[in-house]
Amino acid sequence: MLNYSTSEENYIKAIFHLQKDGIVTTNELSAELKTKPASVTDMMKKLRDKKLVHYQAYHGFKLSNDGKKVALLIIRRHRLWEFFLAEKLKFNWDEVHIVAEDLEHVSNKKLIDKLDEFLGFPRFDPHGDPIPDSNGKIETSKQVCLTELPLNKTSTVCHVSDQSTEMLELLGHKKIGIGTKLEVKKKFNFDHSLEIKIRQQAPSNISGELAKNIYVRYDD
Amino acid sequence: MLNYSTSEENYIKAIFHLQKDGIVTTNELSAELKTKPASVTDMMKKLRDKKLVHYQAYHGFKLSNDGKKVALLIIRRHRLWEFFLAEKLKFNWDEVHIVAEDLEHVSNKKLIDKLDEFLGFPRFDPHGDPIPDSNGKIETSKQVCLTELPLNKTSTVCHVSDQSTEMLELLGHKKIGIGTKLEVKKKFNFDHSLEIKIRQQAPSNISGELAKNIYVRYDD
DNA sequence: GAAATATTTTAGGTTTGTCTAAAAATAATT
DNA sequence: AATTATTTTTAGACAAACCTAAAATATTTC
Repeated sequence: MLNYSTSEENYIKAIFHLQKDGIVTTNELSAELKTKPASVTDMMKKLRDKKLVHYQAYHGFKLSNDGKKVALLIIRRHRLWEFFLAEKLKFNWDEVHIVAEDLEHVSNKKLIDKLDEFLGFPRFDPHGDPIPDSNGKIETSKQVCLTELPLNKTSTVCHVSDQSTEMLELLGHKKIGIGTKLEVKKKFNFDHSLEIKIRQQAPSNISGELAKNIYVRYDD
Repeated sequence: MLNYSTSEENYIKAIFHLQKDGIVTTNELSAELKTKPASVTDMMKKLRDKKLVHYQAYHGFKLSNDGKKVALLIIRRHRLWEFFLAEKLKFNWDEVHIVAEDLEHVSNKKLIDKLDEFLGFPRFDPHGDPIPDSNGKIETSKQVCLTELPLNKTSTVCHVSDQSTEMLELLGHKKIGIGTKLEVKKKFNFDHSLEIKIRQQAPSNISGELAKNIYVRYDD
């Protein structure tokens, strides 16, 4: 895999995030990256010459297959560093993004693969987004709020949106953490509380307030 | 502390390494950085305007006090990452430098201070070079080979140059590692073996072969 | 479907960091 | 001390990545 400049990588990543299977426009991308539309046009010509985007003047652009591969590698680096910062260096989960924006551009494959191993091959970053593996393969299942999980569907906790000590204390007491497998057994409309089941534990109850802050992913 | 570009940082660091209390010349620096002398002149004007070097045309340059502070911060980042790579990611000690060359330019103070804490405030990098603290203060004592250590001088092991499993096995058996405090009691000219003393242990003997690979620093 | 509006591209300029080739200053040699 | 050699600086150019202002194309509206 070739090497790209920090700027090129930022453009590729931004296109990836913007293209929800449609086409990305010059203004969208310039807004996302806080550059002027003219700069976007310049870069698109360059990325088109490198065969990373499909681009025709005045008709927007989208990543080529090669471009997507590059994007997934950058996202892999970003999310692994985010995990490292939160898990090992004890950054708050809302501080990690900005630091990872810089670290993600250090593109040494061995570094990233060894970091991955050191972290225990985590599958989700601190925001609950999936981390691509070393081949660029990424988990596609969507995360949902615990309040929206259908009954009796096994799922895995991937993110908690409030990280206050009070919240963490409560989660600790209920033995719920990132990676915990659980399913919802009953929903009570009166107070929106839930009855949940964690395997090898007795069923327990969770307030609607707490459930709102817990995000899970369906197990396969 | 202001922010400097990767290029500026590389120049500052290179000057720091070249100026063993003398003056650095244009050709020396261009050789070190693999750029042309003309590029060095350009950058020296820029660093002079930023008051990081003292520079007069045709008469070489050296870092100002501010320049030295910046250099020590960069070296701090470099050596902490080297330590991380060797200690946590299990890179060989001779592979860490090249990767740290990239990581050192991510200049987020909180990141580096938290990394330092995570690593347990290490004082030396895997090459045995001292790591400046968060104020830029650096250990000045020079490392010497165990074979050159004067008798009865207390010292601390800071580096082993051979990291083969055989070597590490032997060191483990003799209870010698980075940070071990020891002194040399006798030197035998016949086979260059040494008698050493580690506090709270019985005196033991070390072959000349082994001693050649152990580096120590005088205790204050 | 023509006019008005919005979007995108082109043309040309700036900064950073590099280069080459020529000129200037310093150092070495006879 | 004058000439030669070396080192350093200047002058001008280039690529990357950005910019502004004007021109070209698309889209919307009446």
